[in-house]
Amino acid sequence: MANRRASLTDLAKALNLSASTISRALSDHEDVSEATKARVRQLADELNYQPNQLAAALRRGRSNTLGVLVPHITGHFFPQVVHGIATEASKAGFNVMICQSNEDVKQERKNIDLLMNAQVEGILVSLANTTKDFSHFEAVRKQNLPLVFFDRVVEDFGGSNVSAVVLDDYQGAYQVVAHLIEQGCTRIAHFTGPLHLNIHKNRHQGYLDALQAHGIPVDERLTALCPMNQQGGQQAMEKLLKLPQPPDAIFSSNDLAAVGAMQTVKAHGLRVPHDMAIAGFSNEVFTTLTEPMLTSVDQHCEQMGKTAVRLLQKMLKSPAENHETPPPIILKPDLLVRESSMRKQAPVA
Amino acid sequence: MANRRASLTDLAKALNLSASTISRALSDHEDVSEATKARVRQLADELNYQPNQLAAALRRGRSNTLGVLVPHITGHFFPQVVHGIATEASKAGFNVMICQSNEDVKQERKNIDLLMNAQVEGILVSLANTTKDFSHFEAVRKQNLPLVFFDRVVEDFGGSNVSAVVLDDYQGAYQVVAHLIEQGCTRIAHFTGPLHLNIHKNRHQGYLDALQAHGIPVDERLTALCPMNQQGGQQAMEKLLKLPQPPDAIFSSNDLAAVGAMQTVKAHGLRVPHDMAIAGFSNEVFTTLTEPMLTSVDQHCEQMGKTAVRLLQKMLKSPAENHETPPPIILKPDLLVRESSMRKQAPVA
DNA sequence: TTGAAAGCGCTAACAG
DNA sequence: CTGTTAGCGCTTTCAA
Repeated sequence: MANRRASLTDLAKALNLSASTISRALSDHEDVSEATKARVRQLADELNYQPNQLAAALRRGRSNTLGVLVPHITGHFFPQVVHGIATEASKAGFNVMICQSNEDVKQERKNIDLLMNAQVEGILVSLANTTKDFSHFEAVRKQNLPLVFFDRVVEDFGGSNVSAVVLDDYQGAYQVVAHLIEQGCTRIAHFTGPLHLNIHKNRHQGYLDALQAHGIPVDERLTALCPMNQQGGQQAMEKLLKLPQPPDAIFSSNDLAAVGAMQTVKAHGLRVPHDMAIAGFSNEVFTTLTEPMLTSVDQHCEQMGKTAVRLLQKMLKSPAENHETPPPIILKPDLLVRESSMRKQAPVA
Repeated sequence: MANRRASLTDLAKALNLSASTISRALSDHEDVSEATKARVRQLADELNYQPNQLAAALRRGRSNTLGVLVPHITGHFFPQVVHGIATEASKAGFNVMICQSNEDVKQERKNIDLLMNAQVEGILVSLANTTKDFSHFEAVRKQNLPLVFFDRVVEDFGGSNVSAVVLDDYQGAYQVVAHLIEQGCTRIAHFTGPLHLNIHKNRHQGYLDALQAHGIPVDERLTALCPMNQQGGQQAMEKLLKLPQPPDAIFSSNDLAAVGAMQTVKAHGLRVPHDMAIAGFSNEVFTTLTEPMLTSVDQHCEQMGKTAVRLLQKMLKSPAENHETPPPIILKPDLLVRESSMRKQAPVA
């Protein structure tokens, strides 16, 4: 049971060579004779030699690891983004260390520390939805450690090695609402999450602006701040249906709440999209499984992850110190019109 | 722009102390005076000192990191399990390094190497569905590195520091089929993925045994090996409907294919569950969003992740060397009966 | 083409 | 209570 791992020095002794030569041979350094390389490689194979990255990283001052901090790895969006990140990082030869804040600032703080201690070469973060104070990112900035926010970002967080990748939430929301208006809807309600988060703020603004641009008055009673899940959608819908003038369309800032609304609407014997057009946001898997299928906005999650990693790498490569902040990258959303909002073309009973 | 990180030695110099004292002070070692601790902590704070885990890990010979290798971080199951793993690992003070095999043995091999090089203290793996040769795990075993397979496991992979966490797929499948039979179904079809994977093999066996136990003859034409997605389910269903004696129930080894089947059935003007009862496997989010809602089997994904980590920790703690292989842990599935299979109680038109 | 020496930043005997 | 010493395993000058 050979428990201890073979080390460079072990190989060196066995072959009567120095550690340096072994090291060079294994990294295929040019000025080591082919003969020696062959011997080294063979023995390394036999002994199942595994280079100790920790030691190499310490020596080189480069860990080859990226840190990722997300609110959680559940649902549709984050796993998808993480998948993109992991894929792109691996392509670039980086390992990925993943932490979850569980939507809790304290854990976010702790994990940022953790990642820095782990000597990651860059950090990718999506904020917890309770984070309103950003001091914990100051340490990252001071270290000049490349930092990329994605999706849930700190706006106006300047600095030489900080940037962001976001979806154009405003644009996405605007498109949805404009589409609903085109379909003849005039009382469009909006389900939204907490407005201090950029994503919700921007989606809400897109909603408001689209209404105004089309000369539709904004009715505050039609904006429902609710938990963005199935139940939240159901309850919000119930309330709206009791209004003297109920809405004729719902734009929900996420799909789950939209489905909740859809269920409630149907339970009341109303038809979607006839009596109530419904649109969500995120293009979750189940949007094509509901009846009618749910109109939504695709966020290109995986793309976002990949883009974030590429942005990070760009910073890593550039002269580092005092260069300009790379401008944030804004991904374009895709409106996917499905049955739940199609009143004109192919209304589904 | 303080770019270089402060090190222990820096603190030591600044305070006229030795590195060891600083180290002890920071780890709250008992025999350092409170006064000194206070001074050290204060300076550490001021300088924003971040202990270098790499160095500590190298010195200690313990990286405090767990390696995770999954086929991919998409869909419902794996993100959920990874979430469980990350949560439990974090609770135990471990970092988590995540890799994806993309269902490709070559990447699986490479990533196992990667994780070993990163000096992880244990590895959690779910196999790529193309993996039929397991030699790459020999290196792990030789190193006596704790290894826990989950969900997609190598059966009969003995060794002192290897174990597994799986769902009782057989049991789950058996329950589903027994339930369908109780509902009066007699020609039950099965959608399955590749049978060399333990999960599919076991689910299929559960299907077969449940039929036999209830005296229902097995008709091979009713077993459909198909891609386990929406389209695969649709196509398989189309074929089955063309049979001289089409089935009156579908048990699909995953939910997506089940939904595909459901759509096809409805498109043919048939009613679920009346004309065709349908049940899936995995209890994905969307099972409560379809109409009718889909009967499925819950796999306790998050629980699986947590259990796997706990099992790993157990190995880590135990005398290590020659102790017995911990027996695999078999999680009990939960059958969740919903409308799509309820013919008797509350048939939904 | 190879080796010797130094050191990355930390911890852990051991010694005072 | 604090310091000295040594070394984890590797890379990288510099010298031969």
